[in-house]
Amino acid sequence: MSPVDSEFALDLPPPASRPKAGFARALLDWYDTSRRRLPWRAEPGEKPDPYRVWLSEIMLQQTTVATVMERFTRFVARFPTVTALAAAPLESVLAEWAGLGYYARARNLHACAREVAAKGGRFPDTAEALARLPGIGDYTAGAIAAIAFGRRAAAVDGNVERVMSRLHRFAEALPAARPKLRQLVEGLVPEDRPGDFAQGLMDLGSGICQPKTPNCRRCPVARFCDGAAAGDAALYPVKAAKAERPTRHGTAYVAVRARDGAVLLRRRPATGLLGGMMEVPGSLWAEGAAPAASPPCPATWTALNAPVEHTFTHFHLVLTVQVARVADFAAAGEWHHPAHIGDAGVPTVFMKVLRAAGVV
DNA sequence: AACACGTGGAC
DNA sequence: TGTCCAAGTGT
Repeated sequence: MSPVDSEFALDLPPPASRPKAGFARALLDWYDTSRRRLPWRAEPGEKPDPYRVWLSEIMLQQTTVATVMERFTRFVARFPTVTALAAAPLESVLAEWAGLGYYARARNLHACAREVAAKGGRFPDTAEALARLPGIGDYTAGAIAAIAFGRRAAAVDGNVERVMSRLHRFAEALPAARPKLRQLVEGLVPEDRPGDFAQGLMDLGSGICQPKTPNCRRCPVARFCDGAAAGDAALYPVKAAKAERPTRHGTAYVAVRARDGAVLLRRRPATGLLGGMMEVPGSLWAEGAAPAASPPCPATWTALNAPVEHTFTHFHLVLTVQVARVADFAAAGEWHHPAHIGDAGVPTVFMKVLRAAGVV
């Protein structure tokens, strides 16, 4: 079923699909003049560095180019090679990743580096072998194989799904349509310059074929595009309805050591939400009333007037913040001085708590 | 297949 | 202001 059936209620025949031969050539020609220069990209004629390609692809998963630009260079400076990354403690990698979100990416990144280092420090050069490594799924495997190793592999991300949906006026909703869209891409990947094709498709999706405002007049492949021909490219891709986000409640305890202003933090369990990251101690988070919790030590605890709110992918969180100045005590955790909390690996939700408490 | 898993920016 | 969105993966 087309999402725009109502517009065809006059029994107009569906617009004919436009031939796609020449799509790759046109995209590559456009890429040659319009490619973005990005820190992890090789310049024309340069040999791509598989480590940088891999790292950038992991960092870019569900994350904007603007955000990664700020972080990529710093990360590479701290961990210059896959061997160096493998040799580093997981905690230091998580600390460098703090604020980027989806922390399983950092745990898998580290595990992947250790596998690669254990096998000689070279990445496998096929999509099939890459996809067996932790944190590398179908998209990333294709992207690395094509970009770093020149393999004829499809790299199908959200950009590419959007471009393909519009190119074919593909009516089936995402994510169910994903396998079929991938097949359509695989039919277009050229033998020559598959890596530039992959990056060109992403640049096109990012700069021209944008989610809300496709700019078909400027598009180098508009002549192949069914959506552009019909003038309804913006209606694609069709997406399935999302589940609504529940609200959870909890309490966080900011214990400030009177002697020096240090704050008590502790490390979260290694897996699950914010796995392995540092946290402000507190209750569990649940829907309805905040679960009962006991403060990390007896003290005069004062609740902040306003709760801290934070929205995760699948729930909204309302956190009551309790603050107290406390004497030194033996606690299950670590004292961190405010000046160094930025290096400790504290995710954003807890940075918000510390800011609200006036600690940082 | 459906859900868990972060964050910041755009509109 | 709330919603959507960004180079997805793992279970």
